[in-house]
Order: sequence, then structure tokens, then C-alpha cells
Amino acid sequence: MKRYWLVKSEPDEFGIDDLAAMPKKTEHWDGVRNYQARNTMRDDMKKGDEVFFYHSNCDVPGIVGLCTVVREGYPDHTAFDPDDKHYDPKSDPDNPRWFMVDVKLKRKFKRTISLKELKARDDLDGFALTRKGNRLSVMEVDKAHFELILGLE
DNA sequence: GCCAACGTTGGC
DNA sequence: GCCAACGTTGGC
Repeated sequence: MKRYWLVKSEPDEFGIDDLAAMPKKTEHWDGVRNYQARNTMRDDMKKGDEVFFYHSNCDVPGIVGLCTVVREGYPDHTAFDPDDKHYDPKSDPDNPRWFMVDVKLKRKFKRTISLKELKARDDLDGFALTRKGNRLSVMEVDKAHFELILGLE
């Protein structure tokens, strides 16, 4: 059963155009240091699942494109690298604390489906992204919500 | 740059 | 195990 997800990234760090520029338009989703998001990537995201790419911390926060999971959860090696920004000395290569998946860009949307627009809708009950105080960088999206949002483009 | 929300850490 | 202090996220 295919599931649907949303991942956040700051365009100043790694935006959708950066993903588009990668070989095979594919990149590993490293640097997530939150246990709930970690569990989602380690356990729940499966090959072929569809993923919204969301831009946070920018002029117009919102959903900017569509990706798919092309590799399922495996250890986030950036946690082992002391020179890496996301280095975590508590993650042991023999018992990794952090995991990631690989995502591939399917397509960039013609326009940004802004957070503002999503918040203004009354047919997205329970949508994790617009729930108060949500700071998760990886979250599940209901199939119905996913399809509804796809239709907004 | 501000600050609310929330997760993590560490003293006790 | 509680909870205050602190750090981070992310919209505005």
C-alpha cells in the first residue's frame, strides 16, 4: 500500500532546484536529527511512496514539487563525520542513531502551493503541516489530502 | 530579528 | 522521574 509524505528543506541549504541538479535527480535526505522523523524514514517510507518537497524558512514557504522514495531507510553517514554540520558523536556506526532515505525528483510544480494557501483551506482537517506548532521535517500526508493538494497546482 | 512551540539535556 | 534551562525550528 503506497503511502504519502512531506519533507521540509530550507532552499538556502538544499532546495528543489538543487535536487533537480543532482545526478539522477536523486539525493539522500540526510541531517534529520529528530526521533519521530527518524522513525518515519527508518521504518515507514517505502520505495515508490510519493513525497511532497516543501520549502521552509524562506520568502514563500510552501510545497514546490513531487518526489518518490527510491531507497528505503539506511544509516545517515553524515552523523559519523566530525567535519559534517550534522555530526553526532553519539551515533555509532555499529549502532547508528540516525537514518535517511533517498528521494528522486519527479517534477517541480509550476507554482508554489504556499503554506498560506494551505492554511486558508477548510478541507485539510488534521493535515500535519498546518497543525499548530508542528516542526517535524518529515511527516505523513493522508492520501485524500495528498491528492487534493496535487489538484491545486 | 523576534518569539512561540516544542524537543532534549541534565541536575536533583 | 520531574522539570528548569537551553537549543532549534520556522513563520512572521
